[in-house]
Amino acid sequence: MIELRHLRYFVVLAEELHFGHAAERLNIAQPGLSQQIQALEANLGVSLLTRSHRRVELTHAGQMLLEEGRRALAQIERAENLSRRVGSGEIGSLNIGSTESAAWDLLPELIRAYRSRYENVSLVVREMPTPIQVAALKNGEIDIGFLRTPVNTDGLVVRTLRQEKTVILLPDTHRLTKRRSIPLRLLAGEPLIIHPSTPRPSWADFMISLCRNAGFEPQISQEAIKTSTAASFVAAGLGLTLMPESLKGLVRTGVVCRPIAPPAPKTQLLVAHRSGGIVPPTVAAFLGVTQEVLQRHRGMRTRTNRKTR
Amino acid sequence: MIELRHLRYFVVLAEELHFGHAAERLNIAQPGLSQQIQALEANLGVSLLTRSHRRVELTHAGQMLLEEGRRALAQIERAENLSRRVGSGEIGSLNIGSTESAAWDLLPELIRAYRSRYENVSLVVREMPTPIQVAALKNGEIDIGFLRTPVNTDGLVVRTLRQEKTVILLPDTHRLTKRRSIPLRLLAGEPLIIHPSTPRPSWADFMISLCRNAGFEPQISQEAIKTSTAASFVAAGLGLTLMPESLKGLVRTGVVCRPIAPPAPKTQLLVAHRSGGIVPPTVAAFLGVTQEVLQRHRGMRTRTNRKTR
DNA sequence: TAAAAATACTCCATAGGTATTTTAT
DNA sequence: ATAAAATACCTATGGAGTATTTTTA
Repeated sequence: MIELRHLRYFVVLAEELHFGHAAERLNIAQPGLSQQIQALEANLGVSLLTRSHRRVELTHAGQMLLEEGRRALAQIERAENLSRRVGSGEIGSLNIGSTESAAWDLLPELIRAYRSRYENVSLVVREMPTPIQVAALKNGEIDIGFLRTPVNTDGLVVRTLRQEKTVILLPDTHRLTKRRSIPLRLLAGEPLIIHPSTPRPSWADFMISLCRNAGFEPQISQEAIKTSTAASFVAAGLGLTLMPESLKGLVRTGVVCRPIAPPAPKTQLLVAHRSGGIVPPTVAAFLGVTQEVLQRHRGMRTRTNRKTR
Repeated sequence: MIELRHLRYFVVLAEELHFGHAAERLNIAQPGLSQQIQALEANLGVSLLTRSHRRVELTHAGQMLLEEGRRALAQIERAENLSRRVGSGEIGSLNIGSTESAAWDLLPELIRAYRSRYENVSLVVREMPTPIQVAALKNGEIDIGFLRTPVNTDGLVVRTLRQEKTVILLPDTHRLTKRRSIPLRLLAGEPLIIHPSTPRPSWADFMISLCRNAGFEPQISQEAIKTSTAASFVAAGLGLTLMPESLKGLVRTGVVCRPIAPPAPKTQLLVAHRSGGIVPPTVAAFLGVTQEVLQRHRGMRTRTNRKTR
């Protein structure tokens, strides 16, 4: 059976046209080279070189093998390199799912940081609600999900990126805007704008459970798929809504944002990927970058806090 | 160092996704396969498979190696095949030189026979005088030459294809046409049409030496490069000329052909190739075909002779 | 005679075998 | 408990080394 060793030796010999010199370049002794080339010729059933003891020359078959063998060696090298690079996460593909809230402020920065280091990974980001992401993660549609509690994390590896308060969004004409912070129970009887409640568990479930914990049954006035739509509905006076604090950036005119009176309910922004089996290298690399960016953020926040204290 | 064995094993394993079955297909025991795959992974520094003890799956790197590795193996096979086919003369190239006389009747048949068997050899035939062919053979311009004595065969391997009589071509108005055969000495004083005399030795030299042997100095009237031109000159009454018997097919109106009275001088049609080094497979194959065709001819002639006797 | 490849012979690295253990279901 | 891969260990093929011979210019 022909082996790469034979080809490697033959190519060098064809370049040197001298068994001694070629053997030297290959860091082996000359007789070994002679034997391996003979074995190659026997395998092919073809004479590759004319040995005139003063001059080694390639036969036509040898010229052909040199040409095609070089290509084969190059292809082997290509296979090695690509595998290694895929293995290291340098190349590959990565499908990311993200909730509206994560896509708003954190994800762009993460993607920028990742892209700058892994420019050969084909990256696709799709915005999808948390429960859809869970299904997409499980069926391989996405590799990484940015999602928000509440979520069923069975079969997923999850890491908390950030914990934030839930805030109340209300029309600027609302009587409660006079308060700096609003206890949840005061929302009893107020019309609430929620997201569709399927699939579960969703942000809608979270809002409803918060109200129930505060002692009243929420009165649902409207459903809105996107948080920005919900904000518009609030501006239109159709009701109030709750959202994670980090989304207050999309608050528009006619809408005000008030914290919930302590103890303010918290929500968590999570990053998740499939558990079981090995972590694909592109995923591992992305998580690494996420980690770094987060630590940079923490450092900055700490420093800022110190200053303002 | 990665070897073809590793790739071959890996490809089969990737197809079977089961060490035991793959080992069976490879005609080795399972532990050996485990080791070789581990060695491959160590070489690449990459995990290629997830071994869950119930299910073997390819990692992304493994998928890449499967794809590219298959290509590499195919390229190796291609290199092997092409080399073997070049080695056997099945493919390659062949440049043939031929004198006008050989090109006239023998070569077309040879080429037809060769082409039918070796259809993937690129064949180029060039008509050139004997001494030019000798030079062309030596510098590699042509691989096989069909030439005619007299010729200096140093550094060439030569085989006689046919021995034939030299005949006299003369205008049909010539007084000597009354004879059935003409002794050479009767050409004393007649104007002779010859080929250019360089490079030597040439057919011109042969004609001149024949005359001198017959006891007279030839009187050269005209030089003609091609034998057919010489025939035209004869028709025009510019003189006589000598040519190999096999060329009498190109005798035209106004020209008659007479044998030289015994002992008729002979000329040989030869096939030649370079000596030293190995014989390129295409050359060997062509010579083989030549041999066969010649033997078929001999057989036919013998049979014909028997009948007519 | 000298330079270079082939041959003879030896050694040991390792591919691959058998037996066994580990691991996950 | 079972199936499957990994591990341990052993054997033997053959790759590669040293020494020598053969070959031809």
